[in-house]
Amino acid sequence: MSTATDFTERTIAYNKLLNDFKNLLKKNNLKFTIQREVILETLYNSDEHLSPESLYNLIQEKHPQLNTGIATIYRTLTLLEESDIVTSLSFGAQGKKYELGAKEHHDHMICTKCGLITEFVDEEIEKRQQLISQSLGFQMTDHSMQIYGICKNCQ
Amino acid sequence: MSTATDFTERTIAYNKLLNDFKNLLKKNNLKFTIQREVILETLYNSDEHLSPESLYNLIQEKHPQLNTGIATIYRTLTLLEESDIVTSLSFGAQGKKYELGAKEHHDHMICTKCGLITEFVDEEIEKRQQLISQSLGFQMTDHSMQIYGICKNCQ
DNA sequence: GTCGCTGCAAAGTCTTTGCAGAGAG
DNA sequence: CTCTCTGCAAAGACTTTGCAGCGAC
Repeated sequence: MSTATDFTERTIAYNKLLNDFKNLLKKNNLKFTIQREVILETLYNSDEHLSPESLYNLIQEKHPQLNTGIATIYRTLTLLEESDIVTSLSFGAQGKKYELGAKEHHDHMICTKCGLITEFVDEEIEKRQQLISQSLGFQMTDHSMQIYGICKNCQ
Repeated sequence: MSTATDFTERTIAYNKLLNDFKNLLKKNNLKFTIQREVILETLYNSDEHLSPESLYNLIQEKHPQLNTGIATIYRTLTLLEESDIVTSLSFGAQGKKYELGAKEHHDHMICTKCGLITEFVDEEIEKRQQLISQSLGFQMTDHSMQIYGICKNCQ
C-alpha cells in the first residue's frame, strides 16, 4: 500500500513539474514537444546526475522511435537551466552534469574512485555561507559545495 | 622598508617553491626547462586564476622570444596538477582555471557579472565538512566550495 | 650522447549552429 | 497557416597527441 501511495505522490509531483514547464513554455511562446517532455521525464525518473550524452543514450534506449538528436538534448538542457528547472554541475572532469533543480537545495559528495555522487544538506554550512557573503559585501545568488573522497564501498 | 621586506619574503617563498619543483622533477627523471620555469613563475606572480589560454597569452607577452606553445602550457599544467603544485577549478563556464595550490586552503566567491573571484576561508565550514564526511562513512580527500553572486562593485 | 621536452599541426572531445523540412498551436 | 523545433551535418571551442628536431643532464 505504501507503494501505491508513493506512486501517487510521485505522479502528482511530476504532473506539477510538467505543468509548470508547460506554463513557462506558453508564457514565452515556445512549444511543448514530445522531445521536451521525454527529456524532462527522463531527468525526473533518474536518480543520477546525467551528462548530456548519458541522457541521450537513455532516451535512445527508452524511446528509440523518437530518434532524438543530441543537439536537441543540449538545446533543451540549456532551456531548462535558464528556466531554473535543472541545475548543472561541473566537477573536475570535463563536461557538465545536470539534475532537476526543483528539489530542495543540497550539496554533493563525490567518490573519486567510482564516481558515485551522494547528496547532503547541512544547515550550519548554509548559515555560514550567508554570513560570509554579507561580511564581504557580496550579494549571494547561489552556491555549491563538493566534498571529494573515497566512498564507503570503495575503501 | 616594508617593501624591501615583502620583496625578500616573496623571493624566498618563490625560491622554495622552485626548489621543490626542481626536486620533484629530478626524483621523476624529468627535466627542468626554461618553459617550465616561466610557467611556474607566471602562475606565482599572478593574483588571478588563470585559464590555459590566458596563461599562454601572458607568457607570449612577457617572454615572446620563447615562443612557448599552448601544448606545452597544457602539458605543464597537467604535470603541476598531478604533482599537487597547482589546483584546477572548473566553475560553470567551460574550461578550467588554475591557481598555485601551495597557498593555504580556501574557497571561492565568484561574481557572476564581472567574473571577479574572491578567496575566503571559514573554519566553521571546514569543521562541518569533516563531520559530515565522517557521518556518511566517506573518506574525504579534498573539497571545494563556491559562492555565486554579485560583488560589491557590480551591485 | 641519451632521452625527455618542445613547437607544430593534426586529431580528438564536447558543444553549438545553420538549414530545410516537420509539427505544435 | 505560422513560426518554432528538430535532426543532421558542419563548424567551433578547447584539449590532447604524434612526430622530428632541440636541449637538459
